[in-house]
This record gives sequence, structure tokens and C-alpha cells, in this order.
Amino acid sequence: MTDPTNPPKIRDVARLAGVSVATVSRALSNPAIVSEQARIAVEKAVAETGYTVNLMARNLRQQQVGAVLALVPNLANPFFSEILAGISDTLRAEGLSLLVLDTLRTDPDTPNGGIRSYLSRSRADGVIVLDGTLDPALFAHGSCPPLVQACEWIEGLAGPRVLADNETGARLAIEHLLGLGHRDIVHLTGPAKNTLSISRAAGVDAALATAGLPPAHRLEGAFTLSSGRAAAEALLARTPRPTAVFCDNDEMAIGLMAGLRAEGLDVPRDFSIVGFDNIEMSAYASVPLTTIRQKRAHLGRCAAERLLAQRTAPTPDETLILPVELVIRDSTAKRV
Amino acid sequence: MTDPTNPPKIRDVARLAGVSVATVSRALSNPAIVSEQARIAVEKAVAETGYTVNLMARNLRQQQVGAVLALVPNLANPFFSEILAGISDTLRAEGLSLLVLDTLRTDPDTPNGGIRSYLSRSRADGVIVLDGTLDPALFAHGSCPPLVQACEWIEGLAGPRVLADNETGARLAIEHLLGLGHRDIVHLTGPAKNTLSISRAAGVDAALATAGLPPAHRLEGAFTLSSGRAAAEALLARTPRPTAVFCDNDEMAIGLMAGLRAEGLDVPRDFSIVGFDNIEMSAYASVPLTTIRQKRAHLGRCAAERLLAQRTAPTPDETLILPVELVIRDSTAKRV
DNA sequence: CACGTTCATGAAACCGATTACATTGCGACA
DNA sequence: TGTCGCAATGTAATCGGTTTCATGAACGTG
Repeated sequence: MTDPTNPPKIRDVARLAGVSVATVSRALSNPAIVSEQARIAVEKAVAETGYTVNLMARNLRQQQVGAVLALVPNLANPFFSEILAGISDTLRAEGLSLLVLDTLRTDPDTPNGGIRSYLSRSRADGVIVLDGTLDPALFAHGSCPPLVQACEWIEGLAGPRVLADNETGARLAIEHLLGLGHRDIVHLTGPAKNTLSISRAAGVDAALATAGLPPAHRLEGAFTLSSGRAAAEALLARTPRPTAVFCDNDEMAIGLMAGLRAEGLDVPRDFSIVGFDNIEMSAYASVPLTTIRQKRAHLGRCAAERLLAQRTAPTPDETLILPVELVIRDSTAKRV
Repeated sequence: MTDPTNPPKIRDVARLAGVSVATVSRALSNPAIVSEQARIAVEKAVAETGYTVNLMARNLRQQQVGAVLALVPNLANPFFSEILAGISDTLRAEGLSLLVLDTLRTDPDTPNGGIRSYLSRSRADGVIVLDGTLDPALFAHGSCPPLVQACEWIEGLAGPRVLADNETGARLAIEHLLGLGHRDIVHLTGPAKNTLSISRAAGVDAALATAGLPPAHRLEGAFTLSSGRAAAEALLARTPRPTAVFCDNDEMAIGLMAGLRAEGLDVPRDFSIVGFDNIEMSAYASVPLTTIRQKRAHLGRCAAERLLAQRTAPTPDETLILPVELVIRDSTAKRV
């Protein structure tokens, strides 16, 4: 009956049920349009043979893949994997699969790491781009599936965007620090060209300008723990010594706190520190971290929903900005 | 030329190149068997039309999907996402796609969360199972693709396994603590039925037995930061008070340290703590964590390689055990 | 009773590639 | 010169479904 080497086809079911293959197909995909009698016969035959549709055949005929591709800068980074979890949620509800491509680990010999070959309508019904460093030309060919940018974005690439409110987040952080009396605030950024860092820098400087202060000094990091730790030294080299640091993500903030601790300095006594993201670990750091909460799974869900919406009606390229909020913990204090 | 709504087919290329579709197909997939003249004509026509093969059609004909499915217990958990990154690496090198299914987020109404429908040869060429809690019956049907178990495993499920050396890791941790003079050691485990926790418990008790000591007391956690923190209270309630804790992952260890700190206790003075995994954060904790290093990306790569090997020769169901090692940092000290 | 409508159904076209098989042309060799 | 073999190519079958279109039956209506 269920022979692993020779799975049942739709015509086997049809024969057994005494109907045509068309009727079997209809009974399975749209039971309402076949007679009760036929439907029952088909159900029985399906149960008996253990039939399941061959998705490759269905997909070929229907010209759809049943999968969405996510381009993620670094799959091992929990920041992105939580967004992926949200994407996965939404796709699952629609019966779609999630394909993941780690753009960090692309083949350095091939131009664009061979990503291009994955950007085809016959590989995925849609693409969610989480990597702001990709070449927009990658997506500029006829057979590139519908696309949504999430979290990061690419200048010059069309398509809806789903972003956290980076500017407001930065502004909230800076206003919090200003309210505590800090005036000499350093902004520890991600890579200089990173879109998140750029927009947060704008928020930082806007908040400072409102308070009549000049733009912040910046240190360039890499969103990693180690780059945060390394920033401690650069920070201490500054004279006069700053009293507060706003970090573009929690990992750098935690790395920085470790680096400062190693130098015998105390947070928040010597430095007030604000992070961004509110990763779970931040609440468990030696000094629980004040940070900007960003709902990553929700962002992933929104991005996936936007993409699915495009399947039917091609929506205008609007940008959805998700709210963020300040979470005050113990890493910030009044300037002494 | 490149009309988005009507991508070029192989026959368009054939017409333009003045050859048959068969020759185009051959020129693209096996250039050696066509004449130089034909190959050049085809290349030119491909460049001119912007043709790319339709993978759905190819896959249907060749009866393969070009993708491997990973069943992961929780995509948002960085522990698993790093394994996925390793899997992705290996698959990419073979031109295969990675499909990810988050078993945590399955539909609670459907039996087995609807995972079953993803386990079909027409959806994936192979499956890597990272979730030890699934029902083995899920995989016991004819059209389930070849399978490899990685990291965790399922009792009663056949197929090769790729595991870290959990018993040795646990043994190393306990021997380290014994060597520091600790005798009353608590084992903070994952969920009681988790395969990792069970095998590590065996390693723990074996090491204790060798030293002539009775099995460890256990506290059940959930591999989460919060369950680690919650364990602090239970730990302090024990009399006599234990002097060391071996945690089944670093996250619980970090949570536990936070909980102990909140109670005014000091690590390693009051408690020595050993974790498992060596996540990056462990080196940055307020007290850098002594732990067992486990190479997660490598584990993922090995699992993917095992799976790919099965495509050609069905390998025997052997278990590959990957080495682990003790990383000594500051969270452990001589018993006072 | 003739006719139009609706409903259920089956035959066959279709999706777009790969590949088995047939055919052709050419050079080598007897 | 005839024939054998090989290389290159084209024709058509094939993968396994979905969907269009034609057909026939059942039914209501004028």
C-alpha cells in the first residue's frame, strides 16, 4: 500500500475511488464543488493509499512556490533569529514555508555571493530583505519576486519597508540622559554605513539640538560584544571624559560595561549607559541595562504580512514604522 | 526583452539560438556534450533574453526539491540559530536551500502542530531534526525524506545522529568542581525528559560515583534565563547549602548568577558555577562563566554533511559524537 | 414539451523543464 | 566503397498535478 519507493499518484486514488483525476483534485482542493458521494469515495481512497499531493507538480502548474525567502545578514545573531521567528509565525499560518539565506556566509568568489540565483520567482514567492548592505542591483531583474525590506533597508531599493522607529528610539535615549543631567554623551554606533546607525544618529543629534547642544561624538562599533568592549578604551581616552554612552545595540552596551568594569569603572556611577533592542539578556546583566525596547518578533510578523498582502494587491511602497519605548533599568543615573 | 510579467522560457532561448530546447538544456547543465558552436549560440541567447531556469519545472522532472528542512524547537533561541548557520553553510556549498520550521510555534489545535505536512519528499530532500521532543511516529510514513538527528535526539527514531559529547562535558564540569574541593553539587537541568539533560545527568553521576559520591541533587529548569534566576531561591532553600552548581546551559547559569546576586551572594565565593555551551555572552558576564565549549556551527555543518552523504549511499545509522572541552573562567573557585 | 440553467464530471491541455530515443552526418577502417 | 561507430542534435515522452472546456444529467419554467 504505502510503498516508500513508489508513492501513490493522484491517478491511483482516482482509479480506486472510481472517479477521474480531475474529480480527485477538486475533492481535495475545493470539496464544496464535488458531490458528497464523490467526496466520500475520494476521502476513502486517499486514506487507503496514503496519498499526499506532490507539491512540485502543484507548484509548477500554479506557478507558485509556497515559500518565502528571508535574506538575513547573520543567521547566528539572535537579533535576526527572533525576527525570523516572527516571520515564520505568519508564514505558517498561511501554509507557507520559510527559506533562509545567510548573506554573511556567501561565497566570496562569486559576485554578490551567489545570492542572485536565489532571487527568482521559481525559488520563492517573495523575499524579505533584512540586510541593508546588499547591492540594489541584485533585485533589479524581471524575475525577482515581490520584496519587503525589514529592520534595515537599502537606499535605492523600492518596495514596502517595515522598520522600528529608530529616530524616536534614539531621541528617547538621549532625552533620558539629558534629563539626568548628562551633557557629554557619546554615541557608540554600528558600522558607519549601516542604515540603522545613520537614522539613530539623526535622532541623537536632533535631541541634542533641541537642547541646544552640538552633535554627539561617535565611536564606530560593529554591533558585537567585542566591539563594545573595545570601545571602553577609546571612551576613556577622550578628554574631557564623557559621562554617558548611547549604544546602537544591547550587545555593544553589555560589551562596553564589561570593558569598563575591567578598567575598574562603575556603571552607572562613572558612566550612564543606554542600549537599544532590549534583548532578554539585558535584564540579567550585572547592571540591568536601560534600553530601547523593539519588538522583533512583531516586526517579523508585520514584514511577512506586508509581503503576503502584496500577493493580491500590489500595495504602494509605504514604510511602516513600529513604535519603540524606553525601558529604564539600572545602568543610567543622575550625573554626579 | 526582460518582461517581468512574461519571463523567457527555454524555448525562447532555443528559437533565438537556432537550436532545439534539448540542446539548450544540455548546453546549460552539461556544456561538455554540445558543440562549441552551439554552446556559444546558447550562451548568447541566454544573455540576451535574461533566461533563468524554472526550478519548479526542473525539480518536478528530476524529482528533487533542492532544499533541506530543519526542524528547530525555537528559532528565536540563539543556541539553535547558530547550529542553523552551520547547516546553512554546508547546504549553500551544494546549492541547496535551507527551509526552517519552528516546532515551538506550531498550531496547537492540529495534531503534531501540522508538522507532518512538511515531512514529504516533495517539500524537502532531507530533514535535520533538532527537536528531541517530537513524536517518532511523525517520521514513520513512506514519503518522509531522509533524516538526520542533531544535538538532541528522539528515542525510537532511526537515522544517523550528530551529537555533542554530553556525558564527557558533564563529567569534565563535575571533575573540575570536585578538583576544587566541592562535594555538595547541584545539577540544574533542562526539562526532565530532555535528552540532553538525561545524558548529562548520567555524566554527572558517573563522575560523582568515581569519586565515591552519591548522585547529584537536581533542580529542573527550562534552559531559559528566567528559569535560572528562579532556581536561586530553590538553591538557597536547601540545607545544608550546596557549594556548586552545574547548569545544563549558559543561559540558566547567567540567570542563576543574577538571582544569587540579587540575594546578596557572591560567585564564586559563595557558589561555584559551571555552565554548558560557551555562548559568546558567557565571557562578558559580570563574573565570566566557566563552561563547557560546544562547537555549534560545526555541529550543524556535520549534520548537514551526514544528510548529504545519505543522498548517494544510505549510510548506516551511526552516531557521530563531537568533542567538547572545559573553559575555565572566573565563576568557579576553591571551596572555602 | 421545449428550452435554458445549473451542477457534476471527465478528457485533455497545460505548467516548463529534462531526458530517452531516434536520426543525421562524418570519419575511420576493412 | 560499404559499413560501423561516435558525436551532435532534434522529437517527443515524461514528471504529477491543476484547470479549461465540453458534455450530459437534472431541474425549473413558460
